[in-house]
Amino acid sequence: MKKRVSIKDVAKRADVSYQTVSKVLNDKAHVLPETAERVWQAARHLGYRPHHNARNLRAQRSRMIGYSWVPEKPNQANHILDMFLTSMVEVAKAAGYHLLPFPYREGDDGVVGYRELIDTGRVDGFILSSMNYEDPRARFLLEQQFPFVAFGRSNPEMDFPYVDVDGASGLQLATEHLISQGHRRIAVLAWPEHSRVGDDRLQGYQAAMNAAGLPTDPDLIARGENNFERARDAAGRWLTWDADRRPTGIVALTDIMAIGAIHAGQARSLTIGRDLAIVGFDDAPMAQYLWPPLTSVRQPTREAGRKCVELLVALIEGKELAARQVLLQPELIVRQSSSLIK
Amino acid sequence: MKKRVSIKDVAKRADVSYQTVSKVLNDKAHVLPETAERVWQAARHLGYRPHHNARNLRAQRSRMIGYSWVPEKPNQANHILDMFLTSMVEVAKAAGYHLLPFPYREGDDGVVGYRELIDTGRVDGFILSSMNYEDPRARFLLEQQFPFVAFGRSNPEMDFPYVDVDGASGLQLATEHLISQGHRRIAVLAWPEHSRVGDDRLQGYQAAMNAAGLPTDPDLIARGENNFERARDAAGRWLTWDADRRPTGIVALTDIMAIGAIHAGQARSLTIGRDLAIVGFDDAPMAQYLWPPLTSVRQPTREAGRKCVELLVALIEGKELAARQVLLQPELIVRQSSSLIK
DNA sequence: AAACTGTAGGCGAACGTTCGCGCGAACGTT
DNA sequence: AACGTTCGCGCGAACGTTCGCCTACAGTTT
Repeated sequence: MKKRVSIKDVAKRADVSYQTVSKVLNDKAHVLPETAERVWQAARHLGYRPHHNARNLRAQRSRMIGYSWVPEKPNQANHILDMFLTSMVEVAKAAGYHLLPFPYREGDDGVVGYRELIDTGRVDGFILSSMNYEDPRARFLLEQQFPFVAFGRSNPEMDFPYVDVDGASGLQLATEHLISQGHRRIAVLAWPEHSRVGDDRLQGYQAAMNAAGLPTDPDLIARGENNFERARDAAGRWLTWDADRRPTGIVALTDIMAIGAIHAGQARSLTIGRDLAIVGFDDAPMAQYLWPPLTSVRQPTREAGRKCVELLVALIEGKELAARQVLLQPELIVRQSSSLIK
Repeated sequence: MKKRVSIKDVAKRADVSYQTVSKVLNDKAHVLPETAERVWQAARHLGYRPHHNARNLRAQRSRMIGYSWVPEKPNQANHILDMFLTSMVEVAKAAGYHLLPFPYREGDDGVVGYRELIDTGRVDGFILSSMNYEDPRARFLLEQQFPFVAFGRSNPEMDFPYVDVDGASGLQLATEHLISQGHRRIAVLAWPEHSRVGDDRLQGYQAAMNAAGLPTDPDLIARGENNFERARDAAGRWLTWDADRRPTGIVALTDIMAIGAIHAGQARSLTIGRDLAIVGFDDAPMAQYLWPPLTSVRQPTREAGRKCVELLVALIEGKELAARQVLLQPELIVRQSSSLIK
């Protein structure tokens, strides 16, 4: 392992003081072009790279962004993480920052991990994902006045910069799509109450129904855990109804639940897409290989990652933000589970 | 934002020199128990945390581990990343390290990203994943004699510490499972040549066939790209064969390809699991919700992450390694795509 | 009483930077 | 010729640590 080359080595070679090297390399201060060139050549020749720890110690910053997310349970994929992380790292790198990922297990150590990272000077700011109402991390960081950006929203009265995908709009697209296919009785597989994301998405369903002048029958809204079995059973119950009451379309708040509904329909020998139209949310990569391929709402993941980092960097560096809060529009990917046209 | 509390603040409060505080807190050097207690109390009272940048600058290390992986294409999920990352971060944290993730796009900047991280003192070691033959990253790091651990293997003659999942063993399990279900003509959906992982897995298929005294017909080995369409078409071709030649079981090197095979079978109205048995590899979370649920080989992801970090930390700190190379055994998850018993 | 031993804790230096002050030289102005 | 300005660059200090050496004092031995 070779020895690092420091600013002093460059100085020796260029025959100037090491402080002058610093100035030249950061092009501060007036220096003769000829001296500057000598320094640059020496630096290039020795392959000099500034030592980040030293630079950051001096500058009292870390150029690190803490990224906190809640890991999924083992049998549920987080298919977003790869792309989200990649996108954040790339944008951060371009701005001279690196990412420090740390998983956040609920009830774990609460907020002490954050305090630790702040107090030890590890990070200059945070990006939080997996947000919900009353998020303790957001509360803590607001109180500490420490820079952060959330991917997702929390209580309306908590005012902080965020990036979010408009889930209401996503479910509205999904519902409108079914309506445009001629469906009138549309059910929704929703989440339990007290979920920020769940409420948001559900609201989009209701907006679309209202806009089309369709009644929103409370019996057509099934709230419950976000898993396959629960959704399958709830959908199965709807399908036992008489033909004149039974929903012909189902929108689900997630793909997993949509798949539950597909199974319920197939168990009753319905042809999905014709007898029963189903739309999911998330556009999991495997959704396209299901039978039938699943219509789903896709989030602009790369864009979200980019925006989070851009906002945070601006915040850290005290620049003006064009917008403190960004709402991105999702996209509906139509496949055969909701339409036979294809 | 409150001001950081440094060792000097503690010193002032405990009425000793700041160097003594350092000694007490790292408990080396003889100090009166009474003085030590005074220092500890002051530190606790002020909420002192050592500043990592300063500490690391002094110690000439970063306590950071670079983690490099190749991001998946947009429509292919990396369902492993979440768990793998979480597991690494947690183990690293326990050992006093943090993770620095950086995606590696092939042909991108080649190896300069690594040089950069080394030269700027950002990391003490690397964990590489997405390995293949002739891996340029491994070559470079070996040449630099910089500590690293690979998740996956490369050429046999390149000697470096690695953790890998025994893919051969995985495919052997899969193949043996089909044999035990009474299948005799078993086909395999493999990858193109020159893939370390692909060769490894394929070898397991052959080993199982040989061990059972079954012939390995070259026509039953379809090499090609790892995607749905290619696998579906290849499987479709087998299914046009006469009943006495046609394979009754198919093992695939990945779940995506297994799904392709399922579609091919269903397109010919075969009942998967009875008329045609199919086994995948990876155990993607959605695989269980396919119809029929997919039998697949599951990798011990958490364990792999743990081992990688343990090895690397030992390497960095110059400790003795129990084993420089670790091969973990995968597990076969039997579902209905390969067996009607369930 | 001088010399030795041991202990508590202070002090200076160093890790690799950046930053602002200030000095000397060259040049221009009165 | 004396003075002011500008320019180029060196110098000291600081960021928060750790480390090894040094000192002062007390107790013990000769």
